[in-house]
This record gives sequence, structure tokens and C-alpha cells, in this order.
Amino acid sequence: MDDADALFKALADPTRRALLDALSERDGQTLFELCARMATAHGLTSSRQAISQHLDVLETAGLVTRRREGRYTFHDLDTAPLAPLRERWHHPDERTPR
Amino acid sequence: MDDADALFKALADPTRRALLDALSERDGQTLFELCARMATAHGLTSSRQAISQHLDVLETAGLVTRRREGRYTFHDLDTAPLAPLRERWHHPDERTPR
DNA sequence: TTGACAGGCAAGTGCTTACTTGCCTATTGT
DNA sequence: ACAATAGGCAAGTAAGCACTTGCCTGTCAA
Repeated sequence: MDDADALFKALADPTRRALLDALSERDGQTLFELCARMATAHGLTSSRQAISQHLDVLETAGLVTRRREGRYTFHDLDTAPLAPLRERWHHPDERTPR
Repeated sequence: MDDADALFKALADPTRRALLDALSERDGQTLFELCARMATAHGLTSSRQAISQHLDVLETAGLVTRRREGRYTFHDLDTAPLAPLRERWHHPDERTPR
């Protein structure tokens, strides 16, 4: 699975996109913080394990990095893999609609 | 399924992304043209029906429009649904890495 | 008119994936 | 020390999805 495939597969799930939303508001959230935030702010009722597995996928895609400190694991957003996505299929000058 | 979900699901498959690539090079291709292009330029060995179903998904996501003329169905790319994708999760001014 | 061409429709199949369940490890506060 | 906290690991399940198979419709050229 190449990088692009991992990236787009990661973005395909609404829960994972909500996680990126949550992390874009504030970096360094723990798994439990993200679980609470999903339940409240995003109205999702996902279990801890489900969220953890989603974070695994996001980490594989390079969108999330983890750093462990003591018994806490903090999650940070990395938007770098999204950069090539903006270039692709985006040539408004080349195709003027009407 | 909301719009964003349809969009990201559509982008999740590599064959569908290749179809968007092919259509971004030239609009107005027929199903058989796209089949041939997938086989040659993109090295994919997908059947006609498979490609057709992929185009259904892309059409649902609003990324491809179809126009029928006689016995031909021409396919056009529409990048408009991709626009909100550029804004989301990308605020480089708000998060300066390092 | 008849056959070839371009495409549509729908059911079935097998793999992927999101989620659960159950248990385990490590760290911290009292 | 011990219980609570924070999280990891792995197998099982059920739904989704990509693809095939088979057949049908509409269009055009000879």
C-alpha cells in the first residue's frame, strides 16, 4: 500500500475525520480526551478501542504522531501528508467551467 | 450519507483516483476509452463493469458528470466538490511545526 | 433488418474493515 | 503495597465494498 492509498483510506472514515478535526483544534490530546470529545462535541459513541484503532490508521497514514510520556500518550496532528492532495485534480485555470 | 462522506469514500479507491487522473487529462471520454486508458496508461486490469461501477460512485460524489449522446456516454470531471477539502485541516499559519 | 457496438441492470462472491470482547502491561496516587 | 488510571494486544464478528457473471436495452452501419 503506497502513501497515497494509506492517506485516502485514512480519510475515508467519518470518525477518523472527526478525530483530525478534534486534533486540529488542540494538539497533544490523550486517547481518553479524544474519546470524551468524540462523544460530546461530535456526537459519536465509539469505544476506546475503536478510537485507538482509528488512531493507528491515522498514524500509519502519517497524519497523527504519538509521543509517550509516563502513562499518557499524546497525539499530534501532522498535516504534511495532505499537501500533495491540494495540488492533485486542482487546476481551475486549466478548466474554466463554462 | 452526507456529501463529505460520499466524496472521501469516492477518493478512497485507487482505481477511482486513476479515473480522475485520466479525466483530468481529457474530458469527454467514453466508458470504453477509460477502460483502455486504465489498462495501458495506469496498468490496471479492471473489467468494463467494474469501471462503470466506479464511475457511478464518482458521479454520486459529484466528481464526474455524464452526458449521453446517441450510443455514447461521455464523462466529464468536476473538481468543485474538492474545494472544501483544501480548507479543512490546513492552517499552516496556526501551527508552525517547530 | 440484422448484427455489431456501447452501455445498463442486478444478483452473487470473496475480501476488507470497523467494531466488539476479553485480557494484559505499565504508571501513578494514597 | 495496592488499587485506579491510561493504554496495548489479539481474536472474533458483522457489515461494507470491489468485482464478477449473466443477461438485457438502445444505437448505428451494412
